[in-house]
Amino acid sequence: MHFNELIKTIKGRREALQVTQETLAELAGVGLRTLKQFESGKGNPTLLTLQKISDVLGMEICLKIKNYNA
Amino acid sequence: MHFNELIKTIKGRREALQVTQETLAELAGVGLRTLKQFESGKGNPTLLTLQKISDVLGMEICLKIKNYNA
DNA sequence: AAGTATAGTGCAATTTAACGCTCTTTTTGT
DNA sequence: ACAAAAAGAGCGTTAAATTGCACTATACTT
Repeated sequence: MHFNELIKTIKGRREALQVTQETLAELAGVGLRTLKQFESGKGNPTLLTLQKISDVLGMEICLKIKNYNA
Repeated sequence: MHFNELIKTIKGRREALQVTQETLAELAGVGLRTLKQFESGKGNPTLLTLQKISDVLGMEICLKIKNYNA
């Protein structure tokens, strides 16, 4: 997944769960500013930050071999 | 994947490809120090850094729903 | 249309990742 | 066992992420 896809995935998932940025930031323990920047494509979060956010959304970061279906 | 799993995945993949940290760092365009710190569990890389490393190893970062098999 | 909730931005301070250099430790090959 | 290669760690500098606060813009509701 490219950067934009990761963003869209997080944002989409948050919206699907009907959680506001504010709530998600609080639950994840990251600054609201940080989340806003990430979702608006202006950020380059640390792995830890992304992990905390993903976790609250019931998601996890994984690494997979590319082109497994090509 | 937890932090340690991500590290193990990267490191394991690099070793499977028989690439040294030095070569990987160069190919990925990240500092050798940065890669060393990450692989030794002392780092918290940015998403971009992890992405560059993964990319060279033929891997990609993805987000998936947790507990899909529980 | 007005009002409220939610999202995005500018600014500035603090923390920390990224990085190179040097050195030590560990692993690998002969 | 020795030598060479690779990995890990200390130290200091630079660049960037994190964060809060205040403000603006957009979306949503009545």
